[in-house]
This record gives sequence, C-alpha cells and structure tokens, in this order.
Amino acid sequence: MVDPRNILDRMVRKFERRAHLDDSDRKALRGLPYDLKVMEAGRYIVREGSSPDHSAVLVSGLAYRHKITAEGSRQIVSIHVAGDFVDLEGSLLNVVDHNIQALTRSEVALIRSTSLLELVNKHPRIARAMWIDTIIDGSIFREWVVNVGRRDARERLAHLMCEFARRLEAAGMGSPDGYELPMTQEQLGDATGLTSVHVNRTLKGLADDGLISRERRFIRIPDWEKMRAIAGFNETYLHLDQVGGASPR
Amino acid sequence: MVDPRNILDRMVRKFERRAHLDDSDRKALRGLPYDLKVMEAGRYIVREGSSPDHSAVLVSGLAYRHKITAEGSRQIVSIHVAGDFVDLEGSLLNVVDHNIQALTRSEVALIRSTSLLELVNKHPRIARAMWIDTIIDGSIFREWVVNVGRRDARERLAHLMCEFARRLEAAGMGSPDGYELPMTQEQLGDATGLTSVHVNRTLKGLADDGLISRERRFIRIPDWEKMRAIAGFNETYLHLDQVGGASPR
DNA sequence: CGGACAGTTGATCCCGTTCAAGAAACGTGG
DNA sequence: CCACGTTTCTTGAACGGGATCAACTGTCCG
Repeated sequence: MVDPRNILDRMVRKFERRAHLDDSDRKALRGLPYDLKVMEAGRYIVREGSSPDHSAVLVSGLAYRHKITAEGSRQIVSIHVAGDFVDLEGSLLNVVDHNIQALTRSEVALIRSTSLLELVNKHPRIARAMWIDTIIDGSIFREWVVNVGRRDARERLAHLMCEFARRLEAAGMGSPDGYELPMTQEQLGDATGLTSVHVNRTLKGLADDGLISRERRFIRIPDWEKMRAIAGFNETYLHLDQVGGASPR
Repeated sequence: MVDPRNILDRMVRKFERRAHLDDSDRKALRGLPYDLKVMEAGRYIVREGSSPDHSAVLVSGLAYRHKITAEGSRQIVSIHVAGDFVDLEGSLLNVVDHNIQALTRSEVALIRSTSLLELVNKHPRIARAMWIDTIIDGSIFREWVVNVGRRDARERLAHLMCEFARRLEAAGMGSPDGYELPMTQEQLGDATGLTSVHVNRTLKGLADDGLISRERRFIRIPDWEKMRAIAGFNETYLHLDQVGGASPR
C-alpha cells in the first residue's frame, strides 16, 4: 500500500513526464479530492454504456480495458499500470463505450468529474499534460491495431510482452531480469485476438526456443535484443521520452 | 474547392460539436494562419519518424493513417474525412510514429505548431474541444482493435463500411443511398488485416447476399438494419452526439 | 478432500493465405 | 480516339496457421 499522503504521486510523476508543471500545478494535482477504493481482481471499474460522474486513477495494481462484440467475444484493447488515469473519458464524454476491469487487486482513486474539470480549467499546463497523455494512449491503441492486424501469433505475444516489460519499467515497477505478467492465457488471447489454446502453444514455442522462460506467470526475457527482433518491437510509440514536447511557456 | 474565406469551416463546425465555443473562439479558429497545399492521391502528409513543426487539417478529400511492421506489411489504423485535424500529434509529440497519406486528391491546411499552441493557450474552450476530439479518436482506434481482433472477414468489412457511411454522413458528405469508397481492395485489406484476394471474395459474398451493391467503388447498402446486424455495428464509439459533455462554464 | 479454475496436449477442421494467371479499368502519349 | 503499359479486380487451386472440440493435469483454496 502507498503512503496516504502521496497516494496520487505516481500519477503526478507521470504527468510531469508529459508537460512541464510548476509547483502550483503539482500541488493542485496532489490536492485533488478523491475517494479511494480497493478493488479485487475481476471487479469492474467502469462499465460500458454508463455515464459516470467521476474518473478513476489506478493507484496500485493493474487493470485492463475491453469491449464485447455483438457475438459475445471479448477483445482487450489496453492494459493499465499504477499511475494511469484509466478513464478520463468518463468525465469528458457523455457515455463510455468500453469496460475497465481490475486485473489484479488494485487501489483506485475516484475523482469527481466536477473536481477534475475545475482543475483543468484553472491549470492549463495540467490540461496540456492530460491531453498529451490522451494522445499517447491513442498511439498505443494504434500499435495494438497493427499487432492484431498484421502480426502472427508468435509476434503478437512477443510484442505484448515487450510492451509490458517497458511500461512496467517506465512506471518504476519492473526489474531488468523479468516481471510478473498476472494474466491468464485466456486474457492473453483476448488481448491478442487469439484463443487460449493457441496462446498456450505459442508461449510454449517461445519458451522452447529460449526466447522467454516462465515459472507460473513470471516472465523472463534472457535475450532482449532477440526478443525485440522477433516481436518487431519499436518502442517509439510509447513516447516514453516525451517531456513537454514543443510546448514553450 | 472551398471558398477560401471559409477554408477551415468544416473543422470549426466539427469542434463545435465537441465543446461549446463562443464567438471569440470561432473567430480565433477561423483566423489561424495556414498554408494550403493540394496533395495528389498517395502523397504523404506526415511521415513516420519525422518531427514536424506543423500540424495538418484535412480541408477536402480523404486520408488514411498507417504503420509498417518490421516485416514490411502495412496496417491502416484510421481513415480521415474533410474537417479532421489529421495530426495534432505533430505539434504535441516529439516524434510521430505513423504515416498519413492522401487517399484521394486532397487539400491540406498546414498550421505551424507555434500558432496552434498559442491558440490553445489563449482559448481553453478550443483546447477542450481538441482534447475531446483526441479522446474520440482513441475510441475509434479501440473499435478498430476489436474489429481486426475479434471479427471475421465479412464482419470486418461490413463494419468498416458502416463506420464509413456514418462518418461521411456526419461530416455532411454522405447520402443515405450510398457513397463512394475510394479505396482499392488492397487498402481495404490493409485496414482490416486481410489480403486483397480475400477482400475481393468477401465483398463478392456480401454483394451476392444482397447486403451491399457496388458499381466501381460506389457502395450501396439497401438494408441498413441487416447490414448493421451483420457487422455488429454500434455507433456509440463514434460519439457523434457529443456536445460539450459534462463541461459547464 | 473436493470443486473450480487455469494450464496442457491431441486430433481435426476451416477460414483466410499464398501463388498464379487472366480480365477489366485507367491513364498517358501519340 | 486508339494503342499500350500499369494498376486494380477477379477467379482458381492448394496450403497452413490458428480455431475448435475434447480430455486430462495441475493448482489453488475453502
């Protein structure tokens, strides 16, 4: 658990990497009133079709966003780590079009839309940071379209694991030698447009070829460069180096 | 061609559907200095890896955004119609991670990043409208992930055609009885994660079953409700009704 | 100890790919 | 306006990656 005084710190640090903030911005962000909830794995944070009066920040844990097709199959469209503002949509759109579910036990800070809108009205640099964050989210969605549209099973899973590794590392939650990937093989299938059976066989193939090793859900990538090449992974789209961009002021 | 005095009008009208703007906002938007270019079909508007000092508004015509995988296959990740701000990314991120190409002969207004940033600094409502626009783009990307990840060939193409129909209509460019879809079957394949051969057969199948009729690249959808059902198309994700959202002020 | 869920493996099938070649449409220059 | 090269569309045949169906194993937890 996180020190209650700094519960939004991960989020603040993330926004600082999006645009230059001054002390008043930081203070305002940290001072946002919130309602902290602990959510067990599987619990819904946002439901499709609802019109929430609040947004949610993932304080700890992992979450995923998914949609269900008319025929009932599920597609996971993004995965979120602690510090992510998981649904700015909730405060800015009239109706949300996807579900967000806790992947692991998580702490979620709920922030009323009115507080959030007031904040961005008073602090244009924060608004800018959030906007850039939204743009980067879009960039990641585009890469996911490429992943499910134009890569085969092995590449898709390798790519997902590369992305996960880099994002965890960037969020200060990863170690170079490996990480916990707390997803079932069915969830991995839903994220990559495959079936759980084929995920199983493909992971086995990657392990047999020494590209990954796994015990339980802990993934090790012994040769990052080889893995990167298999996945066709180019991390530009994560925009991890983004700092304020062309923004003057 | 468009009346030069109102060349950005489509864009202004679109942003007005995203947030409430006042007269000074509209005036400022219309007064943005731009450099108008006519681009032949196939011409690159934005190139992956570049760091442009301007953004682009599609004044007339159609454009598409795509990425190339390490193995050289192409995935189209979005299609844009006149009035779309096709690369806000260019002004807000350090490096762009995708290509944008004219689909048809198009007019593009290039706007310097400095002008754009000055505009949003002075006009928070415009910033809000653009931010919401970015959020809606993200929503469309997510639906594309679902489309290529969890629908079969017939559903994918039907879905793409439904989306196109509704977006053209919303942009005031569509007629209820059909529309011009100026994409080659190879491009349709790149947008849906299929090969052009299979696109050809699938379109034939849709036509044989009376779901669409086509002459050249003009598509007619005789029974919209049936088509919608086949595609599993639910237009919520386009957020066409979005007007200001929870925004007060 | 038993029940539920996740992971593993085998056998078979099928949707979409690949390769190939011909037909139609289009633009361009004479 | 026609000849010709190029791009796009169309169709056939064979192949294969991943799906489907099904059963079994392992693991966690009450």
